[in-house]
Amino acid sequence: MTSSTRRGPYICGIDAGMDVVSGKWKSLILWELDNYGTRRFGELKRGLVGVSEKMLIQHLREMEEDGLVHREVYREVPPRVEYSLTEHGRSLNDALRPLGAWGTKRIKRLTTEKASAST
Amino acid sequence: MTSSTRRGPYICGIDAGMDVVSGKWKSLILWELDNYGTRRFGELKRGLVGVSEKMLIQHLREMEEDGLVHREVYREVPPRVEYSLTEHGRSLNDALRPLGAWGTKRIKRLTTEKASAST
DNA sequence: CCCAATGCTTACCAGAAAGTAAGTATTGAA
DNA sequence: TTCAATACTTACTTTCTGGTAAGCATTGGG
Repeated sequence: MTSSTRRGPYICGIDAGMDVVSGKWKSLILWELDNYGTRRFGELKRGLVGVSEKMLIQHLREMEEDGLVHREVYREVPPRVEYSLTEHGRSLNDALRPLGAWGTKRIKRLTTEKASAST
Repeated sequence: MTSSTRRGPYICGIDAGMDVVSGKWKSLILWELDNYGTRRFGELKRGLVGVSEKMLIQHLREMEEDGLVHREVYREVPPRVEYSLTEHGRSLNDALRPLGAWGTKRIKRLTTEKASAST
């Protein structure tokens, strides 16, 4: 059994939204796939600096199960597997954009505070 | 020392945004405070069914430290403490709205699938 | 015959997050 | 003198998450 996460019952929309994005690398995978359109496993691995193969595949599988990611296997040797976002994945990425913008502002704020604190 | 969470360095805005919201009850606290404007500790506890006092206060403290929540103490007996959102907290809540809407759609989708699966 | 290349899979472990339950402080009222 | 009411604290335990490192399968090339 791979799926361990909950997928409901949810008490509200944010709860449900947060559930599919919670996982250390998920939002980054989302961003990477949205940005490049299609990425091979190895490309994702190299793109997400620090991710382990175990977590990468685990997150990809969960996101596939959640209908966010499409997995295309090419029967070649060595094997080739390409990942891309589904329509749901793309819309989720859109929904995360305001949070990303908020976070960017927060980073700026923190930087400013740190700068003025060390004066 | 209460603060254990990371607060950076962040690799992007979503990363920073997710950081302040990650915590089982944080988005719900945000929603509750935004909805009521001001809530006492006990009111929050009763509003968030299932939360323990330990987690509630821990989350509130972290959110206060992150500048999302304002804590007002009234020196009465028995004590009264009121929590409310700061400007940053309110803007974060706004930023989370699209994710909440996405989640609501997802819940509907899941419900529909489940319904048609059991036919 | 062995290795490279790729995409996994598995077992094991450490640290973090969250749950449980009991205790603290204050003071007015019974 | 004891209790109720409120907002926490604290110690301990359990559960979850993610990291490490090694192994597996396929097949063309040296």
